[in-house]
Amino acid sequence: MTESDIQHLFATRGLRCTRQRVAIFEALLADETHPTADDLFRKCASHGGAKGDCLSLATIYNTLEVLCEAGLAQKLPGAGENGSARYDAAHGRGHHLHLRDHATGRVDDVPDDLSQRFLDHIPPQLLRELEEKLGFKIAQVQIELVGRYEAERLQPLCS
Amino acid sequence: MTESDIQHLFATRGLRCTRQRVAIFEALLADETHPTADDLFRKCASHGGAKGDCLSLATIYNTLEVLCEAGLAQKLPGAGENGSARYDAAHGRGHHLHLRDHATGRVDDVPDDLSQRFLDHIPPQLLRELEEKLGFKIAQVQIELVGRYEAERLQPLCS
DNA sequence: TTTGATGCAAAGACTTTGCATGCTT
DNA sequence: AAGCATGCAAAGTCTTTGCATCAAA
Repeated sequence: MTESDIQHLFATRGLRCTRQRVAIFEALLADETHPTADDLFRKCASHGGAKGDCLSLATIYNTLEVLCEAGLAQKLPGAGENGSARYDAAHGRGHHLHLRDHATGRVDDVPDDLSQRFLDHIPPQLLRELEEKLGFKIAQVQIELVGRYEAERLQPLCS
Repeated sequence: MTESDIQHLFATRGLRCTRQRVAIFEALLADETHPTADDLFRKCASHGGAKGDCLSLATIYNTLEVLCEAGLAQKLPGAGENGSARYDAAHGRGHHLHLRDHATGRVDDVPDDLSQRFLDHIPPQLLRELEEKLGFKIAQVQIELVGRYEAERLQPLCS
């Protein structure tokens, strides 16, 4: 996604396009590991003076909230489990499962194909029945596989 | 579950049986709404001087950690989403789904029968395949239905 | 130019920790 | 009697907020 794509995307949602917001959003898009606010802070800040990057942690939090409201990012349920909240760029991808490493709190995506096969097993009518019986409007089904990586392989697929 | 059951249960796990721990565990068992540490604090403290209840919030946290380690309770993934962490007595019940109200952060259980029907649709072999492909040992599948209660009905089933 | 975003620092919410005291075993 | 749990308060994290300044539209 180019910078002008982002610019346009922000415009669409009525968001001002600042250097900081672009940097944060790019970092979020690029990071497969569902960064915490602090991860993003270090990443954005470390770009050096090149792009004149200079931002505060407060701005990270503010921006993330704005992005979430605009539907461009999402705060993962399960955040704060092991410390800080984790965020995910809503790549427009379909729903996918998450892998949560019990030890580190790190969250990775389950690859789309596997996620899809998993989700395909959920009958929509069961969800509808559930909504009706419980008087609850389901906006999102979040599935998390909690466990831990086997010794040698600490990266998921993107090794 | 009687108090002596609890006493025995604690003994089994090598936990000291103090008035505070019993009170906290009872409160956790009785509460269907996945209380926060603070919820439990108020509940236990409010029993008045009757049982000589007198405990501190720190004790709640310490005890919850002990109970979780002993497998008698669990910290819900998704805790901290809307403020404080939420806890669940592991009633020995099977896995069940959770309903998370987006507005309040409140978490309820999906009734066992519906949870079971949901979980029945997940082929174990798919989980095994996932473990193999990703090099990840799955300890727990957490499923959360995020959304909100319809206007009138603010309690789930246990109305 | 107007409006809203940023940075900084301070406040706030939730949780953990250290140490003396008390209770369970 | 011995050892662990408790209470209290203080410290620690993570996150949010207020206000002056600065940049985007």
